[in-house]
Amino acid sequence: MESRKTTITDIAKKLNISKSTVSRALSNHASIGLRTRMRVQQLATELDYEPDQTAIHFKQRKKFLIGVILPSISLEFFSSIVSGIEDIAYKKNYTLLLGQSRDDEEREKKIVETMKNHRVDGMLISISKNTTNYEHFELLRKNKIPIVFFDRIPNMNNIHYIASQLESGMKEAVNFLIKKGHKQIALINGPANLPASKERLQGFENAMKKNKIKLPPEMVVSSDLTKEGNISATQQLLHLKRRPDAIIAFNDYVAMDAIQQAKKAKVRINKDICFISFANEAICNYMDHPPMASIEQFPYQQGEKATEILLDLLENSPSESQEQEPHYHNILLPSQLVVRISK
Amino acid sequence: MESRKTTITDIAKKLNISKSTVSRALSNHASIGLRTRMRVQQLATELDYEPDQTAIHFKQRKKFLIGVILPSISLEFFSSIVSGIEDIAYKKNYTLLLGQSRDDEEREKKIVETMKNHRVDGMLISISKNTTNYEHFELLRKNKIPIVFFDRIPNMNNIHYIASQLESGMKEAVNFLIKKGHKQIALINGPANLPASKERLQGFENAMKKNKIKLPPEMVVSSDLTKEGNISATQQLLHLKRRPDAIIAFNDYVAMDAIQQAKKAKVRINKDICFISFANEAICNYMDHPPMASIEQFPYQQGEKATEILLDLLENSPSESQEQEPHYHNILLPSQLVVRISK
DNA sequence: CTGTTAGCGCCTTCAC
DNA sequence: GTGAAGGCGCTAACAG
Repeated sequence: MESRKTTITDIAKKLNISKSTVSRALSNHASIGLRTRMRVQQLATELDYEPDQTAIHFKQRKKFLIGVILPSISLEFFSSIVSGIEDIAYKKNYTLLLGQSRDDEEREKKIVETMKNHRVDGMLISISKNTTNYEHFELLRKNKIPIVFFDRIPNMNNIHYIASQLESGMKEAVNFLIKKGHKQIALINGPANLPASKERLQGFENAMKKNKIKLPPEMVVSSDLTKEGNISATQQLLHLKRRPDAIIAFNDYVAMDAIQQAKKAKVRINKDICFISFANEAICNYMDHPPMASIEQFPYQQGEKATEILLDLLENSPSESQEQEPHYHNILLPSQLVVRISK
Repeated sequence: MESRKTTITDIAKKLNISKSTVSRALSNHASIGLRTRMRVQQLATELDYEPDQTAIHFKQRKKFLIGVILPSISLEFFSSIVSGIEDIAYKKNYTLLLGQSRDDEEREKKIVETMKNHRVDGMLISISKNTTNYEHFELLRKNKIPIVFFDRIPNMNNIHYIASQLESGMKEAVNFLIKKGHKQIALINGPANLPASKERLQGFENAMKKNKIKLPPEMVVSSDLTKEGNISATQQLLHLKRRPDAIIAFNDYVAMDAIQQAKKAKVRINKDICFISFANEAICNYMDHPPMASIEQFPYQQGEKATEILLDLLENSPSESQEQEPHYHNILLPSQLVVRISK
């Protein structure tokens, strides 16, 4: 038969009443006679009427869309975050627009642009590790689209963000190693421009200092987080004249590459050199020689919390209420050392 | 200053011309005088004008949104598919709405409903392994929202789909094992209701028959793909009086669980029992004892192809052109055995 | 070349 | 209780 979707106008015509009456009847408005309401609702179901959310959103300036941008979902860490985001968003009927930057600044900008044009209500962003220019984020600010940054946050003022408290986890890690008798502890860090790298380094240095352990500069190397970068960083450490007896890696993927290299060099994993890393990816449980411990960063919870903050922002800032005191959420979720191999 | 976004109406007023002229000038319509066009465009940039895609989409009945629903993005296989989808979609300016069903039929239905309300232009769906009722897909059909199913396809007629040609890969796997002298070949399959399981089984049986190898029924077990299911399926095989000397697993995750169990039982991996699986996940390369070979299913390409089909559908079916001959795309992408350990 | 008009589907005053 | 009218931002006939 016919095919166009039925609208309230259709219903109105068939019933010889006005659009507005239909609209009200459908939303159970109090001031509508029981009879008309019934007639309208019945015809509506008969005709398979479904409100066009698009039109409603258009009118109400509210899309129920959240834009999510992150480097990649192929890392378990990030896909867990997305799950956390999704679960909270769904409860409030928001849907996710997803974009992967692939650690490419240009791509990140393009995605931001697209999502802005789609008039998302708000955005959750974890920046690309190569992003140094922040004008696209400023653009969103100008457009009054709230952003909550997560995990990889830009070096900007006056932003909302949530990330892991890495210093505490790092401290636990160092203490753990020292208690086991290790003294030559090295760090394979990430790119220097990432705040996450700075935090790890700072936490590492502080923890070492607190334990009064000397930290020669060559014990800290860094990787761009590509496989090649991880390998070369590991080689640097392995070739040191005073080889480390413990290595803390930026995350589990770095650790896996490092362990693979160490094995090739006949190093006995977690005996000659003890490995610890960040993220606590489940996948490590399938390895014969996983890092001995990993610092759990609770990505799912981070995703949940980021979304809660964003939704709060969306629902409690009815335009320009109190311009004078914009409160910025800056949350650091505690991280926690999880020991995989206890012996 | 003020804050509302500038619209073409604003520009029109300031220039004392009509909205339509502005609209045309901005879209570089041929029939607009160079001067007015320049004036409009200049003022537009001055005022930071940006077209409201929402309004445009609303008017044009075109959202540039593709809904993607799949069980979970935490499996590398699926996240690769999403990347393939995204890359093709972005080239044509489509954005992705993402929803994970978590293998929950109710959740899948709710996501479908939400995305329908958002009036996505089309959908790409990989169904939950627990989905048995397909009315939500029929609903989409009624709403003229095209769907292309991928990987996990429902048992329905007249649908577009793309999946892996598993039989060929399975055949390669069996031949590979036989060439290596294995005769007791077992299969850990997935849930029976998944077409993907049926195909694997059929491919397995056929390949064995062609090689004239006896296949006792106890050599085929199945798992619900949870860790527990994988473990118990593996146990069944290990406890057989005639233990298999080769096991083909539903996918790499099943294989990893199986291998872990086998190790506990002191089985020498790929010596006492040789493992082969599906998916060829990169993560396996970090294992000391990965499956000897894996059947690559080219998820990224599958995502690309699915999206190409969908976009083709969206762009070449201007409403009801030729109702009589709706062509359904049914594509099976060849799979291919990849040997990880050659010795 | 440019202006006028008429919607897209819905909601929301403002009247009666 | 219900109808009429206006408008969200933009495009697209139809006129000049």
